[in-house]
Amino acid sequence: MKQDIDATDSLRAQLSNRVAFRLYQCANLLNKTGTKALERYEITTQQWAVIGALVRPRWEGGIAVQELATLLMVSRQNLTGVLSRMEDRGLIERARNEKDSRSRLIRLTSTGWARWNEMQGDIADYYNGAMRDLSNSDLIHALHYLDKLRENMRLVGEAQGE
Amino acid sequence: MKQDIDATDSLRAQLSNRVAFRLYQCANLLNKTGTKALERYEITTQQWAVIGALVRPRWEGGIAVQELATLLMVSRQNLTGVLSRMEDRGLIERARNEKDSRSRLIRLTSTGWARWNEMQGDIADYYNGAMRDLSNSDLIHALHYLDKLRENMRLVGEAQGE
DNA sequence: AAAACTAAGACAATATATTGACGCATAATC
DNA sequence: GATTATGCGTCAATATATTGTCTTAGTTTT
Repeated sequence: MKQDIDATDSLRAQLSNRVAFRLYQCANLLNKTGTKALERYEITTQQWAVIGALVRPRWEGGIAVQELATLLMVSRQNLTGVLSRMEDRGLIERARNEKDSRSRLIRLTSTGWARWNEMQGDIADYYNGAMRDLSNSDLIHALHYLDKLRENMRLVGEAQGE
Repeated sequence: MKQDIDATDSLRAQLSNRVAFRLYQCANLLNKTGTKALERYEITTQQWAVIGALVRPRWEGGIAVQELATLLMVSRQNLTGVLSRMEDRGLIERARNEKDSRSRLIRLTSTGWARWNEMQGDIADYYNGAMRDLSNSDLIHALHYLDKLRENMRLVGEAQGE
């Protein structure tokens, strides 16, 4: 029955469209409200993401530029600009990699660490606001769906890259 | 017991952080892969979002700039630039609002409609890739969480605006 | 009618974001 | 040792994104 198939396809298309549009709206809001929440520290959402990666125990010794770009899902050229701005302001440093001196290891400076610690209160407040009515269980479920979307889009991106 | 409270707070903070970071990654990927998927039509993710709003029956008669900016969750100044680029390429038009001639009604042109129809195949392919392993039920759940996050961040943004 | 408000465009400054191309230093391989 | 590949920085062009300020032209209120 063709009508049933069309109706099913149509529902699927509508759902997909709504999910994509919500994601788009959330992305815009995250950038806007996140940057505003840390306005006092003159840290943008992107810089926040960079610092958030660098404080992880795994990367405390430094992370290569290409690796960081892959983690954040942005281009190397874009990240270079963000890093330069952060380096100018003393938040990060580009250290030589002993194992491969072509590579630079991006690391938080002590100033960067201090800034990170200062921001914790406002970050906690922001999260409390943004995830106000979601239980831990809700967050775990949301995380699961976002993980799937991320992995799928990553694969789409890889396929496009050829 | 203070230790229990700390452990609970720590879990919550970790979950919040992971959700926010996934959202950030998904946002970057959506922009990158979405724009690439519609590369042939020279339509960016933002322009896609604009057209996607304008084709809705509700807005077929046109939508005011401020209203569109609120819907897309971007600033008016930013949207003006996007709209100008789209107007230059004949995709949209700015019509005078009869009820209030200060306001302009943004509408798709016939060229814009034609472009929209051309893109449908690639949009469907993109959605099939990005939401590959998610059932309709999954999409409905994901939508629910994204709705909550959007509404919460919108409220955070309103509070920040004062 | 005059004053206050509002919608939109325009412009500036800044920070992201993409791609593509080039150069330089180093690493790996033949 | 010569070639090839890699990691990063840089430059250019373009499209987003923010805020703030100014102007113009209407609308609303007083």
